[in-house]
Amino acid sequence: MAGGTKRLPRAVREQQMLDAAVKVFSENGYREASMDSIAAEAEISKPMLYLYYGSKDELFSACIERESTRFIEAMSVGFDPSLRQRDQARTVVKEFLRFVDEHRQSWKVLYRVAVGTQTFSHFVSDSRKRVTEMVTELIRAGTTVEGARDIDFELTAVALVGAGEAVADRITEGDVDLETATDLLVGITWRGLKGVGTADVVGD
Amino acid sequence: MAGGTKRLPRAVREQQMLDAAVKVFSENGYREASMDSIAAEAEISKPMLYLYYGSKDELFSACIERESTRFIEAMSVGFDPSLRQRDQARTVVKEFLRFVDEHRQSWKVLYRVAVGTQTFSHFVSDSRKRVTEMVTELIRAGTTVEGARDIDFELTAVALVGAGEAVADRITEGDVDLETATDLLVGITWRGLKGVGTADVVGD
Amino acid sequence: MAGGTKRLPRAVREQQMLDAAVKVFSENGYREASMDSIAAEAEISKPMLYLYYGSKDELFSACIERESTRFIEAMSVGFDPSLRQRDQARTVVKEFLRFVDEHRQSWKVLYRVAVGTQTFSHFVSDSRKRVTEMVTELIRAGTTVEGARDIDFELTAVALVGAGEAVADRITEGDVDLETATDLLVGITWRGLKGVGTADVVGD
Amino acid sequence: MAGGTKRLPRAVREQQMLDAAVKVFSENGYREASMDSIAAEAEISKPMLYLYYGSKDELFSACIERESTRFIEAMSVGFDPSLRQRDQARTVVKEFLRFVDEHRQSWKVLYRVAVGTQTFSHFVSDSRKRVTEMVTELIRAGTTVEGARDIDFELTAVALVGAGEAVADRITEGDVDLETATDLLVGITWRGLKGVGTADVVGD
DNA sequence: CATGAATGAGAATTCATTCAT
DNA sequence: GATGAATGAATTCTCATTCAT
Repeated sequence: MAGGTKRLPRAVREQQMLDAAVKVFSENGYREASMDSIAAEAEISKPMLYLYYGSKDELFSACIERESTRFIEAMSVGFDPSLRQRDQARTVVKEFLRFVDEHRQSWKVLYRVAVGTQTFSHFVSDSRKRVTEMVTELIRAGTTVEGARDIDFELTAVALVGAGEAVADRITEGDVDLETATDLLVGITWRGLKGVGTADVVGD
Repeated sequence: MAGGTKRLPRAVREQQMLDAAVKVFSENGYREASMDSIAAEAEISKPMLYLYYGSKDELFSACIERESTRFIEAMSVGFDPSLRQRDQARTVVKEFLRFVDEHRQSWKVLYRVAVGTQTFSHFVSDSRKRVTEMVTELIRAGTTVEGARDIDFELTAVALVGAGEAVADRITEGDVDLETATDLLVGITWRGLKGVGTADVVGD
Repeated sequence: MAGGTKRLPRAVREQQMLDAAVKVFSENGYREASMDSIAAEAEISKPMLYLYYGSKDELFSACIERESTRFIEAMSVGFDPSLRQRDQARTVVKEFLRFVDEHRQSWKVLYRVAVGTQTFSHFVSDSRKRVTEMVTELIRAGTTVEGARDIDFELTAVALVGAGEAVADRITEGDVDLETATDLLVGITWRGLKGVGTADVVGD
Repeated sequence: MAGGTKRLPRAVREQQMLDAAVKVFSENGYREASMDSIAAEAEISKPMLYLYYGSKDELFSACIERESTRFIEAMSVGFDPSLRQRDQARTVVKEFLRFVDEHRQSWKVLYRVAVGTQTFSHFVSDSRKRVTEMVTELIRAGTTVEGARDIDFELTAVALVGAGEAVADRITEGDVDLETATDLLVGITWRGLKGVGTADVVGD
């Protein structure tokens, strides 16, 4: 029972494999990660990998699915309709950064590995598009400025999402205080909200 | 018989090959791009690639070098010390976005492909770090807010750079007006400048 | 469909591969032997070769190791300290020639192929040096002639070893009686012993 | 006229190329020597090599031919029918070793490189066979021992030739006095003559 | 259920050899 | 006559994938 070929229930095995796969994929990239190394990391045989997941593509797909589900679930914690808009934004941003901080591999495999593949990049861009749309609506709702066009809202959202991803990357790299990063991102976002459509009027 | 097997002077062939390589690398990623397909794209034989560039690594390296030189040169056009700080920022951002718009492959190969490799990612991160440092200094210089810490400046810069990259990506994807995107980015940057260190005090 | 794609235990396959490799290497030389042809000879696929031996170099290395072990073991049969010096010499020479006769490929791969490589020639020269040193000592011990210098002993040994190798080659080529060849070699050796240092005095 | 593309008479060019080829072949072996490196060594272009020699095989062939001619010519210096048999043997052996000493590349390319090829090894074995036959006749002529069979003479010659080659190798490797080596080889040869057919009767 | 054994297909790289100028 | 430019044909090596046990 200690170190042999344990016979584990399917669900446990599956997670074990995905854990290994996410680790190896996130550290090496899709192409560089070999099924051999994943099997080794999971301490099972390659045929098991194929039995459970069919192919490298499908295994990667399963990784993406699990990680993005986790991601979304983590985010949903932040949604509290009773909060004022700004507090809600802050909570979401904080949950986002906390997730990245606590699940660096998830972040990497989703936003830095999948994004670089031909087959799965659409997954990330889709998800990114959804987030951007949400942010777009947030901005639109929080802005009263006249003369703002759709594209202004959308691009602002794109920029803010990009800012968030960059800060997220910075968090995976070293010791950045979550609170500080959150304040910063929310600050920019908030100020971003106010400026839409007036970019070159506001200012000095 | 089809495309013309001419004898071209070395310099010309070199550019031809790099053109093909940048195209294929930018569309497929480093690993996914085969020397075969690059040779086919350049309408030459594989040995030529090796004769001129030695290895896939070196070919990719040459791509990166050429594209980043082009990039830097394009940027330098924007520097005009006689301009006010804000106008200068606007010019640089505009040149940046113009470059991305006109050289989508350069942008992709540098910021979306090289970044995903083990061997060349440092190239991008180094370059990104330099830009971020510049932006950090810019922000520091343009801010009078009390109580801002180093990390505040740095993270703000990181966020702004991230925003810029996201907008750049958006530009490669579809028809976004450069002027609009520039205004937006400059607007956020400018407002960003003012908010450092006061993130959660400023506001409604 | 033709030769039987059986699943063999590792140890068996290893020998099968080495058999094929030794055959192909000994017949074609190191560079001329392709992994393809070795795989074909072994009736397995190329990846097996790499799975078991990692690289062409290592495969060749394994050949050398196995064959030289066999060689040394065969030689050690001949050592019988209870025999008089000359009888011992005779036994060793006989075992040597018998080995060459019965393992022509071993002889070729060791002394005619490995010797021609940049990477493995040292292996043969080292082994040859050891044998030569042994013979040198043998000669020194068996000689009472005055005035012999170290270089005389050493060169004599070199010559005798060379004679042995030449006779060995002759044996691999055609039907030479082992007994005859042994007598001859021992005869020369024995007379060699007596002549050291007196080369141009002895004689007619 | 100092460093450019001199237009040299054919004969000079040919020698220049062969010099380079012999050097590169002798240092690297047949397969390891590339036409590129030979052309570089000869300071001419590859097409010239092909113009003059047609193919790598033919170039190597030309090397062998030139070197073996030189070898034979050097040997023939030693033949002086007016000398006593033994003095003649001594002269030949000396010339042989002197040649090897002064033309190490010739020796290597002939006896250590060509011998390792499939295509040219026969050249060496043929030449070796001729020398061996000569030595066989020498021995036969110089021996009065009863009961010696053809195979005894032949094998003795084979052994002596092998001894000679081994000593030659030793000479290419380091500082061995030619006189010493000659004495030694002649000594063994001479004593070899006396022992033919009586190998196991002679002795202690 | 589990896996050691095996491979087809393709990728990078090298080299002898040949044109077009 | 001489060469820079170019390539066809191998060769080594890797990897996702699949059976036989």
